[in-house]
Amino acid sequence: MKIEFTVKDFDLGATLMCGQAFRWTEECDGSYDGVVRGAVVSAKQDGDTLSLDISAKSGVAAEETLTEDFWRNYFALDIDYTKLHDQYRRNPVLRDCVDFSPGIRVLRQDFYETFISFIISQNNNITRIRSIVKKLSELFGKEAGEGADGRKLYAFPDAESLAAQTDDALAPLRAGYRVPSILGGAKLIAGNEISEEMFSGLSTADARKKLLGVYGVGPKIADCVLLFGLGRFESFPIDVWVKRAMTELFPDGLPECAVPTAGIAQQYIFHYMRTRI
DNA sequence: CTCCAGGCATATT
DNA sequence: AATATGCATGGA
Repeated sequence: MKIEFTVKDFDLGATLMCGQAFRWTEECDGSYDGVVRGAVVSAKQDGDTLSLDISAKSGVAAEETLTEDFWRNYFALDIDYTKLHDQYRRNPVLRDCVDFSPGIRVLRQDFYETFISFIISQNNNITRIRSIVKKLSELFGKEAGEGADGRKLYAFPDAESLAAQTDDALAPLRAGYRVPSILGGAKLIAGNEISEEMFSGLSTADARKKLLGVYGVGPKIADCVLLFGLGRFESFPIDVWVKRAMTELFPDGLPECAVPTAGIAQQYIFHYMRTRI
């Protein structure tokens, strides 16, 4: 099924490749193939038109992946980024971030997948995070369809399937010391000790505390899960975000040609600025 | 070879 | 409360 959106303040490539999502790949024709909630998606931007071609295999893909509302929500197309940018520009660092890559949007991704993916991200680089998540899906996820190159794509494994695995079974991931945290996280989800619903009634501060109680989840991962997997944008006070952006990400100023890095910074900034709307 | 990558748990001060 | 260290892995 095909869906088209008219978009503004939107850069598909920057949004998908800046390090917030790990299951999209760029194809030679400029489109992007991804697996989202079990659905295989081909996305392409042509000016202000975003075209999606969704292949939702029955029994694998979530039903809602065939609705326009789902994708509007996923790509955060309901949010007025023009208005946000006006606010970002009040701060010199944020202004540079916005100007560098003004089309990045914070995606609304699946909580559980985000939770596990960012556990994998610990002391790791984006390329390898991608490869581990991909391998994890190939080994334990359901076949979801085919990508542009004809290779099979797999859904992120459900928590039950992942929780049933052993350290040895995860060895092919080459995930190193993260394996116990991955399995531990999956078991928490599978055993319903942690679920997205549990967070809905919590303040962001309490949600953060809950996440920090999980083995393998520290402040950085908790923030990423809050931001990308739980739609929270106010977990930190403003001064902390600005300080992070400036000291951790740009110790020597904004880099000239590092879209991923700028993307991360912008995500931090987005998080910080949204507390002010 | 060393250093680092979207950190964290743990021990030590 | 702050700071130091080890950790699997693979690419630069």
